[in-house]
Amino acid sequence: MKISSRFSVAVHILSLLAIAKDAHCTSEWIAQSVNTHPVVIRRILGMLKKAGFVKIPKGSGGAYLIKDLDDITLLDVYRAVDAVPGGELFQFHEHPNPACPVGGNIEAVLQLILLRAQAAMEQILADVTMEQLVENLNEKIGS
Amino acid sequence: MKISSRFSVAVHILSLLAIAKDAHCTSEWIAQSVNTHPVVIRRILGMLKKAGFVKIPKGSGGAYLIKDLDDITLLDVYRAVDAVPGGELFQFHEHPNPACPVGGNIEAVLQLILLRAQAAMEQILADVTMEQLVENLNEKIGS
DNA sequence: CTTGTTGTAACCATTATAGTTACATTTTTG
DNA sequence: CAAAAATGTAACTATAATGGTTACAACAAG
Repeated sequence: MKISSRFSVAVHILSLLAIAKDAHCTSEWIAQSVNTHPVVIRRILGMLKKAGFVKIPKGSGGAYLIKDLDDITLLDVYRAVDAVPGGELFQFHEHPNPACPVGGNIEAVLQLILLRAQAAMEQILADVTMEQLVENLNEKIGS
Repeated sequence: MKISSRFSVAVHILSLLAIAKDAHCTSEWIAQSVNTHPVVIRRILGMLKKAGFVKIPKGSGGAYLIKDLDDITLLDVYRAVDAVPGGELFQFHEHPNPACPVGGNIEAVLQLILLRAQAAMEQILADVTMEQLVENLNEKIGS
């Protein structure tokens, strides 16, 4: 299975908040850019709020950034929206037969490698900040 | 979402076939080691057959390897069982609003990075052969 | 012919996702 | 104060993928 689109939507939202700094960014307004339902946006915004990236006035609405984009890596966003439930990318078949030499040991041996693979993927995300991404985005928009 | 356990089961199966070289490895027998239903095994074995890793006599049964384990990387297995449907690890939210500067450009900018993250993960899998894994497994079993 | 096995189709339960409706709560403003 | 505009959240739906299961036709070998 694929990694939830919550992640790409969250990046979209944060980029919007950064670029439309002065707009009144309601869930309704954001939803139009993402092209989805406002409640979907509110759910994800809620996670970004819990992570301390944004603030959302309750009655008046309009989310805004409260953390420097340089201090938010893509991995932080990935984690904030729980892009992979539980954090482990690879699903194991649980309870192989412990009486079998292979069944009893394969999990430990394979796990070593899969965690390394996961770490390699996450490292790429950790190496890119939202600041850099928004910079790229601005270049692309400008051209 | 997580990557299908088909992958770890497939690795388990290939390891079994390698280590129990002389056994009559029926889906029933393999299923006992994996601790699942024989049909699940047959489904995955079918994919490994299609990939050219194993052969399966039809009436008499008992799968066996027909490819050198040194020539099968974990990535090959990963691909053989379609561990991530379609091959793209990250799910995008489709059809962002093209009229919005952010909505119209975020996908291209983000995609660059996510494909790099996916490639980094797959590279780790590509760097480990089933031969190496079975070696590790044998050490672990021996100790 | 009988037995054991594969290959497949069909169905089910479970889980996660994304979208949607509904509504209580809160803030602002007239 | 009352109306308007938001949020936060619960509940429900539809869809998809997964893993397990049953059933059965096809096939090989003793």
